[in-house]
Amino acid sequence: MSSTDGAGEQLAFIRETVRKAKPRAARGVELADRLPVARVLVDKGVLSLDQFFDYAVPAAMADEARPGVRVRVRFGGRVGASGRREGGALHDGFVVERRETSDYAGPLAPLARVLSSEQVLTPELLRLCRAVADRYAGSLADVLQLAIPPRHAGAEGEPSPRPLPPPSVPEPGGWARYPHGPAFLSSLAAGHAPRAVWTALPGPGWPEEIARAVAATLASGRGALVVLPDGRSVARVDEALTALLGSGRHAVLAADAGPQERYRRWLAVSRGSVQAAIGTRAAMFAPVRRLGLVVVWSDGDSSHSDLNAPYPHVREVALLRAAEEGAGALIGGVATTVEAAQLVRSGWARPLAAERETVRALAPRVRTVTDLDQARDAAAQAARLPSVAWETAREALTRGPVLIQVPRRGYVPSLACGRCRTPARCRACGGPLQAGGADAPLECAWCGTAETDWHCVECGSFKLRAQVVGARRTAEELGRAFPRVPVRTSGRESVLASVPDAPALVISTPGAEPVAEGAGYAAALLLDGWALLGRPDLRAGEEALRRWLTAAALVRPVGEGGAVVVVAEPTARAVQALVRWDPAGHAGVELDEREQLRFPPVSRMASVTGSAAAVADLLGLLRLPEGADVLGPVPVPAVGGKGEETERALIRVAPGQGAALAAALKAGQIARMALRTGDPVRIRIDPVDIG
DNA sequence: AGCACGCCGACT
DNA sequence: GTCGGCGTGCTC
Repeated sequence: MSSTDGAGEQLAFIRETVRKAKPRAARGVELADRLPVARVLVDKGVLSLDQFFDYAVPAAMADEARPGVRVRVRFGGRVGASGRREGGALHDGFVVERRETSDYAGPLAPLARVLSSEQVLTPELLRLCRAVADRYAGSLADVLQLAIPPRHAGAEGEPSPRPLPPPSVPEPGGWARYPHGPAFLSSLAAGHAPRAVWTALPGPGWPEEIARAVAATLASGRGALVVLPDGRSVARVDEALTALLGSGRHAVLAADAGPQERYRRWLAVSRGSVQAAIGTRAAMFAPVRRLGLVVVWSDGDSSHSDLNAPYPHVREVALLRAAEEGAGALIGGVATTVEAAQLVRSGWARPLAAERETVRALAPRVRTVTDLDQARDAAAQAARLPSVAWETAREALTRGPVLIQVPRRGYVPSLACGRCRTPARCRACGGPLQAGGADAPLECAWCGTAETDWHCVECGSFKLRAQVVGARRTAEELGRAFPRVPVRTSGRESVLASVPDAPALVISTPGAEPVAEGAGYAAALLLDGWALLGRPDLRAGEEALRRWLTAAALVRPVGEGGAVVVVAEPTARAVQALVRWDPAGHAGVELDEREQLRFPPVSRMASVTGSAAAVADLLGLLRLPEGADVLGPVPVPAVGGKGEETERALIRVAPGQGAALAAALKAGQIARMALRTGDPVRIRIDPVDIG
């Protein structure tokens, strides 16, 4: 050991001792005399080192720089030749903690500014965001960006209203239709944290039931959070809550309010001025005080998956919150997801479902037909409807509106063999063929190769058919088939909230079905079911059933003449589950199958996507937990559409090792970034499009 | 990510 | 001898 090293160590030791005794800031700043160190989360996204930095608290900010406030700090500057700190760009950050000392051996830069004295990052919110970041192999800064809306100074200036006293315990209302419903409510009202998977009865009662669960929770002096998949369902629960509790006890956190109004409402929740929050997926992080219940409606809806890194899912965040904050949980909808079924099977939640006979009385009558059963009637043929569907619609139109669900919007369909329905694929690359235009040859949607001589690879037929006919064309054709009936359409571009209780054809894509005022639809036709079921996706059956049940739940009960016709293969499991109206049973069987195949949610999966070299590089770096499987990598169509060769590998671990998998992926990602080798890799926990 | 420090080639 | 290549590592 050289003498220089010894001296260096000694110097470091002395500096350390000085540090612990009293933190020292860059020259010329007078420090706060109590807790002069602020631990700060610097909001610099791709600063992949997901860690806190210590700053000195100037005396002038001693009171304001409380934990949870937004601050501005200099970051990344250099110590120049003069020994003075210079440069360093200003960044936003949050004070996470005030401390007496710092672990950092070096002069601390002072906080540049306290932006606001609002303590937006509460300890519970920080813990939640940390847990979400860990679960999804993401950074805390990314999650905070999803969790805390942008600041609007104007909103902070106004005081939030005084909180109203807790409401009285609500009557069970519609919950009386469920054997354990009243007990669930009274458990909430008594301050407990019951956890339930809810199989909601068909019909319009669910918003009010959610409102009663919220009211029961508020009655216990705690707060509640409800997350719904879209603005229309938020509006319905808002209405039900207002009817039950008046206004002033809940805030609606939906995207349609402007940013300032959104922040104002968020602050009202954060300050404890209102006890309940409802909204779409961003509301999953709402900082409700003393959370007693978290509700997720229709957890199978794909809009519960966040679109921003690290792509948290509302249901998973809700489960984390229930666990961390000791809250009850109500997860469910008209359909049941495999994940929800697993919560029941594992004993984490209890089923909240009605008796069979209640279900049978409230559900419509469901019949299946195959579309080989074509109608004789000329008008029915023009509408491409099987005769049973045609007859059902014709009869029901004398009594009220008829809902017609078509699986995808758009006019130009993809193509399949007219005889056996094998999808028409490009001979060059396997991509889907599409009609190039009026009288133009077929061409590939991926590579553009023209196909002039198509025949089916399975059966040799030369006949093509439109695999999916969109809402608009269906509307035109049905309009001709039922000449004197009004036709309305509801789809992605223009979604109707409701239709009047009068004869009309209502053509809708899944998820956009209007509610029929009054008793509900007289009938629903669910068309092109084979196209929904034929998707090469692990969730095809579950997803088809969820869409059908959601539409069919808007139809009158069988006793009031409600009828549903689904055009699909009658032996398919999802079709039979619809006929029996047994979503929980279907989810249970799907879960058995996933168990055997070790597919999610019976395992935890992650996908790793990028160039072949980058994926191989990351896979080589990973220190995966014991027993992890790596599936692939295999080529996948490039995301950007350009020719870059993209590959994807799936990594699968046992359910208990999800945290270890996420940690390994994050470590690997950070290592690659530090080495700066090659191009980026996208990591996704719980990838959606597997299978 | 920026941005500075550092250790090797062509120019005055 | 010096200017500058961008490879590597740190940022409180």
